[in-house]
Amino acid sequence: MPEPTSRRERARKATLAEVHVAARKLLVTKGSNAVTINAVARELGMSGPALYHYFAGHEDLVGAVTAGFFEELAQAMAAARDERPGASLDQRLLATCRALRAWATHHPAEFGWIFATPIDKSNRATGSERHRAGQGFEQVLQDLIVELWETRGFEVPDPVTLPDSLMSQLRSYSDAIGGRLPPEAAHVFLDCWIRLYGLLCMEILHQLDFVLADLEPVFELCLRELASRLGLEYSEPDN
Amino acid sequence: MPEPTSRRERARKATLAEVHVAARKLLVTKGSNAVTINAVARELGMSGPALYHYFAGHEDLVGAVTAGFFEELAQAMAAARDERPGASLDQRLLATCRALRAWATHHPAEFGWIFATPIDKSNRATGSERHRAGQGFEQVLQDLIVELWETRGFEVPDPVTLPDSLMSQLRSYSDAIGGRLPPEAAHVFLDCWIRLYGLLCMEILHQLDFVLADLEPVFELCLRELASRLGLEYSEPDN
DNA sequence: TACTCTAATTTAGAGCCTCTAAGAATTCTA
DNA sequence: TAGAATTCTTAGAGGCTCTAAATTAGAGTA
Repeated sequence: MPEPTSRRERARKATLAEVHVAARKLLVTKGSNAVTINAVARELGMSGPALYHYFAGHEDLVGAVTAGFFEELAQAMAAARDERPGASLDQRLLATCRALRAWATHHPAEFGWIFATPIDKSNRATGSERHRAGQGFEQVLQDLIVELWETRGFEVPDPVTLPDSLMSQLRSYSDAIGGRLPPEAAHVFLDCWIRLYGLLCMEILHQLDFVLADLEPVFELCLRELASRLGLEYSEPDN
Repeated sequence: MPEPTSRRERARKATLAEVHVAARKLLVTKGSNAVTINAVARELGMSGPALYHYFAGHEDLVGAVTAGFFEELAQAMAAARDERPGASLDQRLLATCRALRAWATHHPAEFGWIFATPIDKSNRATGSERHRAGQGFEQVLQDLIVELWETRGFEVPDPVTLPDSLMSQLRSYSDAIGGRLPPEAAHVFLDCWIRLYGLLCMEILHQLDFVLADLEPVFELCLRELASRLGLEYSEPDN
C-alpha cells in the first residue's frame, strides 16, 4: 500500500495534530480548565461543534490529548535509555528514571494532567486510546526491569511471605505480561514504580511546597535506594 | 463572652454547614465537576448568586470544602491514635496510618479532592483556610514522629551525606516547626510521608488498576517497612 | 417607636461552556 | 457524473461563573 492516505485522511490527520498542539498550549498557558472544546476549536479557527466530528465529546478529547502526552513521555524516556550506546543496564535504568523526572519538571502541567487526574471510566477502559498509550509508557520501565531480571536477577521477597490476596493479584499481572516477571519480581517492580510515582506527584502537585521546594536531591536519594534494592550500581547524573 | 452569636451569625453558620454537606453530596454522587456554585445553591434552595455572600467565588468555596475534609481526616486519625488508652507509641503510630488509609478508601472522592488536585495559588497561600487545615492534618503525624524522636529517637542519615540544597531546605523546615525535629530527622519524616502519600494517591486515582485492584496488602507491607525504618515494632491491624 | 444601616437574597444579564440538530459545502466512490 | 459520506457552519437549549441593581429582613439607635 503505497498511499494509504486519501486527501481527506491527510487533512484529518493534520487537524488532529493541530488539536494536540492547541490543547497543550491552552493547558500550559491557562491551566487544565481552559482545555475546552470551544477554546481548542477557536484556536484552530474553527467553530465549536466542528470538533465533534473528531471527538465524541470533551472527555474523548481529553483522553486523546493524554495519550499524546504519554507517548511523548515514553519516547523521552526511551531516548534517554538509548542515549549512551555503550552504557550498562544500570546506567540506562537510572537515565530512564531521570528522564521521567526531567520530563515531569519541564512539563509539570502535562505530567499533572496525565498522572494526577482521576481517570474517568471511559478513559480507564481497556480499549481506550489513553489506556493503550499508558501501557506503552509502562512498557519502557517494564522492559528494563525484565532485562535486569533475565540477565542478573535481583533480590525478591520469598513469595510465601507475601499475603495471599496480593500474590493472586500479582500472578494475574505476571500472566498478563507473558510471565516475563514472576509475581514476586513484579512486586518489586511495582514497589519501585509506586515510589517514583509518589515522589513525582507530590512535587508536581505542590503538595510538599510547605517544606521542600526542590525535590531533585530527594529524587536522587530515592534512586539510590531503588538502585540498592535492585542490585544496581548507582552513579551520579552526568550533566 | 456568653453569647458571641447574634441571630444573624447563627444563621450564617448554619448556611455554611449546609454548604459543606451539599458540596460533599455533589462531589460523592456526581464527581468533582458537579460541585459548582450554582448546584450547591440549588441544593440549599437558594438561587445562585446568593452564595457570593459566603464565598468570594468558586475557588474559595472549593478551598473551604477542602479544609473541611482535612479537618475530618485529621480528626479520624487523631481518634484512631487515641483509641486504645494503653497502647504503645508504636501501636498508635500504626493505627494512625491505618486510619489515614481507611478514610481514604471509605471516602475516595474526598481524598482525591484533597490530595490529588493541583492546588491553585490562592489556596496555596499561607493564610488560606485550606492551608491552615492542611497543617492541622500534618500535625497529627508530626506530633507522633516528634514524640518518637524525643522518647526513643530513630535512625537518621548522617547530615553530611545529605546534599547541601536538601539540607538547607530541611533546616528551614526544622526551624518552621520550632526545631522539634532536627533536619535529618525531618528528612526521615518526609520520606515516610511521601511513601504513604504516593501509595494512597495511586490507589485512589486508580493509577494502578491495570495490575492491582486491592492495595491493602501493599499498604501493610509499606507499614512494615516504615516501622522497621523508624525502629517500631510492627503489629497486625487488630480488627 | 420610627429610622437608618447592613446583611441576605433575588432577578437580569454578559459571556463562557457542552452538546444536538439541521443545513451547506466539499470530497470520495461507484 | 450522481449519490454518499465527510466536514463544517449556524442556531439553540441548558448550565456555569460572576457582576449589578433592586428588594427584603434583621440590628442598632435616637
